[in-house]
Amino acid sequence: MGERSFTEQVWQIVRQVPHGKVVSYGGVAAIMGRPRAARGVGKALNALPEDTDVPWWRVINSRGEISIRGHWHGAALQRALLRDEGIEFGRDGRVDFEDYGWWPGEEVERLD
DNA sequence: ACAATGACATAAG
DNA sequence: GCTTATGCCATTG
Repeated sequence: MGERSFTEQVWQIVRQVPHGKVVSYGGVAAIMGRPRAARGVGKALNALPEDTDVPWWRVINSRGEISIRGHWHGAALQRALLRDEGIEFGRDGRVDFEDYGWWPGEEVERLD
């Protein structure tokens, strides 16, 4: 039963995001060939079970911010997990995609 | 099939 | 840079 649902595809993409990197909801959508389905990505991550192996905390919004509303501890947890992976937040509390952004095929370190 | 609901994105003021 | 408005689209009842 290889579920090919949109939700399963989102989880599959997010599983590929390496430790210490982040991707935006819209980024995941674009990777799937649906550049306008960012909200669907958020929905898919919201549906994850607690014991998931999907690194959901590596997905943030296009402005580099934690995008969990409602339960503040959800956002606090996400910040903590990202910090534990070595990600530094700017003074405005945002993550810089230039430093931590991930895209498929860019797992190799740039040596500029 | 329809209406409501969001862990979004972008444009406009 | 911040706030509001509008568009989008998968999922759920």
